[in-house]
Amino acid sequence: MLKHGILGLLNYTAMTGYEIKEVFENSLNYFWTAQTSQIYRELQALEKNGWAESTLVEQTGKPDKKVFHITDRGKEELLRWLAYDESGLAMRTPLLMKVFFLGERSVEENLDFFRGFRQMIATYMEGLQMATGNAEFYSNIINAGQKALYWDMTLDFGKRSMQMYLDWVDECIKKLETIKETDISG
Amino acid sequence: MLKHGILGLLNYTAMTGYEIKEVFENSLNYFWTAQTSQIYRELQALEKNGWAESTLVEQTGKPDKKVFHITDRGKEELLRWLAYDESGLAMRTPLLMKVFFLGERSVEENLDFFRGFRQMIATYMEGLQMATGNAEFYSNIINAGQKALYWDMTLDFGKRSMQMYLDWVDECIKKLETIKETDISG
DNA sequence: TGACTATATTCCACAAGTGGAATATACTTA
DNA sequence: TAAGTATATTCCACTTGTGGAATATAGTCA
Repeated sequence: MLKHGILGLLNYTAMTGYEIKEVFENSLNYFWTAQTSQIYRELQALEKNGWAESTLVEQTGKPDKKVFHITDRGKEELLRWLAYDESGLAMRTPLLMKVFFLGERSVEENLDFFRGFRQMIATYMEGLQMATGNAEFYSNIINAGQKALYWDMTLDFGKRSMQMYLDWVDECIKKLETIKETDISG
Repeated sequence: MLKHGILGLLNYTAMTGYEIKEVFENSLNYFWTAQTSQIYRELQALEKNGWAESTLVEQTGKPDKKVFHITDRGKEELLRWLAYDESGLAMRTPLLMKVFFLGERSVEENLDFFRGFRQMIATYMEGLQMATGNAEFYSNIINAGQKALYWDMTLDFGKRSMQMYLDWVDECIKKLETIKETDISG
């Protein structure tokens, strides 16, 4: 998955591992995270597969850098990957795994859990606002064409997601507060 | 993550790997998937950590089975895991990784992509209906107590998720159809 | 009787991702 | 001049998950 994400980025323009890491952090990062080591490893794999090639560029004042560019075979692979969906809805939501078992703890403790989570969503939403800004910025640099449309779709998804999370958490908190009151009066 | 999910199930009642696999398939499966081999491997790890123990039970007409039960140390670990959230919102949405790069393909092709995806959501929603039935069923068997409340929360999350997906996909399709029309007239 | 299904577990090669350390250059700032 | 920051890459041990094969028993259905 990450391999193809990187391939997609290289298809926009040639980049170093370091730059890819940065682009990740302010665009794809809110639906996919990646460690630096993982990015460099995937770049090696890309080269091994013949999907990308690198050229060493000497720099003054900075360490040498390896600029990766996509090959024709890489472009083919990118299109093949885009063509059909193998992953489907297979989502992993670590949060829900925890919620499923919260019955083992007190209502008070779980209220804290959800309140802390609510705060996290708020922080996340700020990041999304930034990503929106970045998308507009990039679409002016790269010859964006249709790209901007699809970038917007992912951002729209992010916003709807966060709103849904927020509504859900508020409902959970409401339910727990109701129970707490009943416990005191009963 | 899976390790603790299994631990949580064992905390309800002693189970075999086979049973865990089944419970997974009709309750946790819509926010976490797991291969059979993975479940058995995690059970071994649980035993190695001293969080669970197994007893071999002979059966007539069926192969012997290994029944796993949680230990005191396992219960401690479960509560520790529930106590603080290390995962946060770190979500991975393979679908979005693809959407982000759809600009490389034609609007027609992408319309197919989204329409196929829309169909998948519908199928998924049926599964959720079943999970709702299962939750009610289990809450009558196990002494459910507070548990049912949190199970409901995860189901509610699933429903809200699916509705959000559906709204989003419809919006995406609408956008693409608008572009298609513009292309023909222009 | 043969095929299929359900029960029940194990093993293996592999891919993917985590987390952190290590190395190196050069600019900035106190 | 020492410390901190930004640039840039590599390596390693480890965990997690995939996908599929292999093994074994017994009931059902045609």
